[in-house]
Amino acid sequence: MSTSSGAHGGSVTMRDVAKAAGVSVATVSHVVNDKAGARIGEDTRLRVQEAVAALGYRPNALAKTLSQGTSRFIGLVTDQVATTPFAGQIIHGAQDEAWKHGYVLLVANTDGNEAVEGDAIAMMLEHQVHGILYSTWYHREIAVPEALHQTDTVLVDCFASESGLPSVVPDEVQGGRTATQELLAAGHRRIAFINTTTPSPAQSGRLAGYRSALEEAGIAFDEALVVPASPEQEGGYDATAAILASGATAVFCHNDRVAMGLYDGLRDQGLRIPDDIAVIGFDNQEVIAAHLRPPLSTVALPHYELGATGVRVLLGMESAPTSGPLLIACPSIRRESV
Amino acid sequence: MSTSSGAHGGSVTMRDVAKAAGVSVATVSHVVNDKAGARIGEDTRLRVQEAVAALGYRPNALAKTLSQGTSRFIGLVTDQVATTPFAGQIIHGAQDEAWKHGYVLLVANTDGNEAVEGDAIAMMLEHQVHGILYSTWYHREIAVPEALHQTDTVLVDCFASESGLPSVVPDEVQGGRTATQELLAAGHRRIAFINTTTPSPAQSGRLAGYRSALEEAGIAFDEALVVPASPEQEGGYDATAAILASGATAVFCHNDRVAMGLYDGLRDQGLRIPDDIAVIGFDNQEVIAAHLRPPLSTVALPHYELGATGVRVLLGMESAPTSGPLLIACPSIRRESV
DNA sequence: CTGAAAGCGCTAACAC
DNA sequence: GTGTTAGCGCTTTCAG
Repeated sequence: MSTSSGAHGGSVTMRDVAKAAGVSVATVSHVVNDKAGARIGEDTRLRVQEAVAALGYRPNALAKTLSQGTSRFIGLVTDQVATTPFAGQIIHGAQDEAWKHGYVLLVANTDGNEAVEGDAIAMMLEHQVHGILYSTWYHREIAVPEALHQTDTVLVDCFASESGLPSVVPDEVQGGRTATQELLAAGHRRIAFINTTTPSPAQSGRLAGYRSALEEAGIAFDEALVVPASPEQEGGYDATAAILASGATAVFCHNDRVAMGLYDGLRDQGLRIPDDIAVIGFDNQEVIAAHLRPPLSTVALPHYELGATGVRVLLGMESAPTSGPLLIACPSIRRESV
Repeated sequence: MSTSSGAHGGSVTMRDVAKAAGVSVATVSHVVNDKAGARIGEDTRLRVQEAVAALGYRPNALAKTLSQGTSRFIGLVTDQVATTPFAGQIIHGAQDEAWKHGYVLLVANTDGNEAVEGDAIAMMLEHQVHGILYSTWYHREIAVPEALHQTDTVLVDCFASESGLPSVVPDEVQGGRTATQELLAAGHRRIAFINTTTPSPAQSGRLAGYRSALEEAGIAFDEALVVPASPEQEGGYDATAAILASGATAVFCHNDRVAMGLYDGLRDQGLRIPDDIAVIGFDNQEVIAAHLRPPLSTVALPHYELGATGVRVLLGMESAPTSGPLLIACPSIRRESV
């Protein structure tokens, strides 16, 4: 508190440190950045470090960026990711990975509004982002915003076949297969699948996975076992009758919410899970899955990994196949409903 | 695509525009920023604007910040907010509000790790943030990280009495009162309250609100009606017997998860909601509340508003009382369980 | 009405 | 080993 330096306002610059230590700014720069080939006398180094500490010097990252010409920002623009419950993990993963490599995340939520989206991208470009991660809150195909072509961009949890942009998405097929295999492993042979009525990579992918697991197990696919439902609690509840009628001993639900609805329906019929009928979900929406009675076994959507992998791809440390999206595995989460 | 300008790399600078338009950079700066007192000839202005468009010029926000000495960044450091389901709304609110005033949010999730926290704050300071919003994922008292004193900071969803730092938190008392009033308004007189066993502003605040609503309605407080429970589904489920024994016709649950558990318990007893017993929750955790059967009436935690108000306070457009935190109202969300 | 020039805080050759 | 000197892209007096 001796000098008026420390806190706010007239922040301490490198020049101040140089003056205090009786050296030049170049020298300060060298010791502050631990420059490789910079041979600095032990005494000078110490004097500088003391001055830095004494004055509470803090480098100005913006000035550094300007002179180096290369920024350490990575942009993340999302439609709803920041808002939707579990997908916030995309941000989390991206942030952790970015930090690990010395980058800082600039986040923008657009609420799916194109104008906002344009502004967000512009703002990021003006901040010299190294590149942009463009993500959606559920896996789907998108039309790439024009502005994105002005910088490196990688699509996260979405894709755009024609664009040629690298993309990172969950492996829905493997996920569907995994869910089904869990049921198979528990001894079930007649497995129903409550699929969503909404066309999407999840709808077709999970179904494909379900079929492939069945086939692998030598079980014939039975059209009657896949029952369509709206992808919510209501859908699951309403599907109860059809499930019961199908004679299935286990059911793979398109997502955890559907499973939650089915739980209610099954319960109304006096059926017990997993004794009378086994249930597995998809998404691993914590609030729901972990606390249903009994806790729901499910397959997780790898949001954190999606975000982290996205920045790795952006930074060129990993690359997406030219043929299509980079698929991230959906791991099985075992609880007590199977 | 004519010049090698447009996209990547050698991004177009103001000098390029100046040269193209046959004017000086100063002039370009003036027209680009629509400088107030800058009287520029109509023709010159047009020439510049054309050059800007033709070259795809984009101002370098970092350089601008450097020369102006004032940044447009606001930092948001959180412990888990980015990860936890509903609290992501804090980010959302902060971001929207920041943008509205021309600021950009720098987000950092610390996972509650102090070292990471220190790094995050340092990084923000190095990026010359205008100030920092420090938030937690649930309302509580905190010890303010030393580093925060180096810049303007406002606490969001947390407070530190001794610090003197402005703070914005949900009004737990009003929330508890509101929940109770909803039940009262539906004609109930014997209302139970399943409170959490964890000491916290929520625990004491909601209880105070419950009592005040009762008093206001001329109903004596009955100790036997408040049943303690762990603040989760399990707690709610386990509280069922006590609730039934209490003879209450309605119950106010400490949070939605507890209500979810209670739903299960009540159901096991063959009771119907709200016919046999009314239930109201707290938090408004969408995934749960909106989709329980019947949909759960609850009181919302104003996360979005918390974030938005936080930046308003930081920007000096609103101010917290010196006596304590700025209280944000928790609105009633009516669904079908009352 | 427009341009020249200094300077924001820092880095990066290149001297000494 | 350490200091000098140009910039980085932009804003901002101050001349003309």
